[in-house]
Amino acid sequence: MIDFIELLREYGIPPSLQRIKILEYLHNFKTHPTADMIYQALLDEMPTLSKTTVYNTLKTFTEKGILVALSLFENEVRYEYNTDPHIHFKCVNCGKIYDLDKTYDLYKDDEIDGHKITEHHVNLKGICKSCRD
Amino acid sequence: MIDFIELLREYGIPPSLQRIKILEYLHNFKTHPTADMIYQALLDEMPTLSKTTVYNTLKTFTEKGILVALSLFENEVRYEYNTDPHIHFKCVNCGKIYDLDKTYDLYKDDEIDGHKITEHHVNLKGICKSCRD
DNA sequence: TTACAAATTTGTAATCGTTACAAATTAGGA
DNA sequence: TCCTAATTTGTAACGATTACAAATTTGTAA
Repeated sequence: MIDFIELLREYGIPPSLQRIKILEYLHNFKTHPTADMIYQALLDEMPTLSKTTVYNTLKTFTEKGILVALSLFENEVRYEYNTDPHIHFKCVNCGKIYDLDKTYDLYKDDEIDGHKITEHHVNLKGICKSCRD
Repeated sequence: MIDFIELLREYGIPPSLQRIKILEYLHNFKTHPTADMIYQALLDEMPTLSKTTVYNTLKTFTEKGILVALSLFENEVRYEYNTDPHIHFKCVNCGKIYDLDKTYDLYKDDEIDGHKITEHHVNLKGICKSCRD
């Protein structure tokens, strides 16, 4: 059982109920949700939750490095718990996003052609195993 | 001098003045523009151009494979002429997008963990050479 | 060339994700 | 407890994109 309050403090974020619940959701459901998905999921439990709070919180979390924001092919941002390097695969048929734990040479470099690299994203697209069968 | 009319026909797209001009722009200025940038750039020459036409045309081009749509970190789609595999680097300081002609092992696979890959995007982010100097 | 149907373009309104902002609420320290 | 700062909330605004129907243009057949 993770102590989310302590985790928030480690990242320099004063804990609040909203922040704890949002972090908990991201941690328990690793589904790369959008801000709206998180909002909808928490609404039952927190009927007065504001969508602005979700956006503010996700922004704070991303700035502090507790989350990573993803641009996976569509024009909506998705979020995931910041974890070991991995790449993403999105199925064009069912829409599901898979985490693949492949690492490439890419991750070994922190500089290419004189450019200093601070972030790298590898996004694949195609038909997933389930949809092919 | 490229025959854009012929190029459109090769991709099964009936040519029109708007389509020719948009394709010409994408081909001549490899700046990964947004739909709006293309619209603004062509407005002088084509004062009655509609933004809807730009969007429709970009959608057609992307579907037919003459262009590639990119999601480069922000929530706006950028377009580029479909060309040899390459990766993208965006400078967080000046905002410029660089094409890097690095190819990784990634490009050799067309299947990972049973998933069939049809598209792959490698997006890097950091401080570019000019901004570091 | 003319006529006409089909394709394309246009302009407006609507939609969706996100952000700005100010008021209301809550939390933490003197 | 009181007071200030931080957080949350709700509403309105914004920017990118899409829906849609009317207007225009095109290609083709008579």
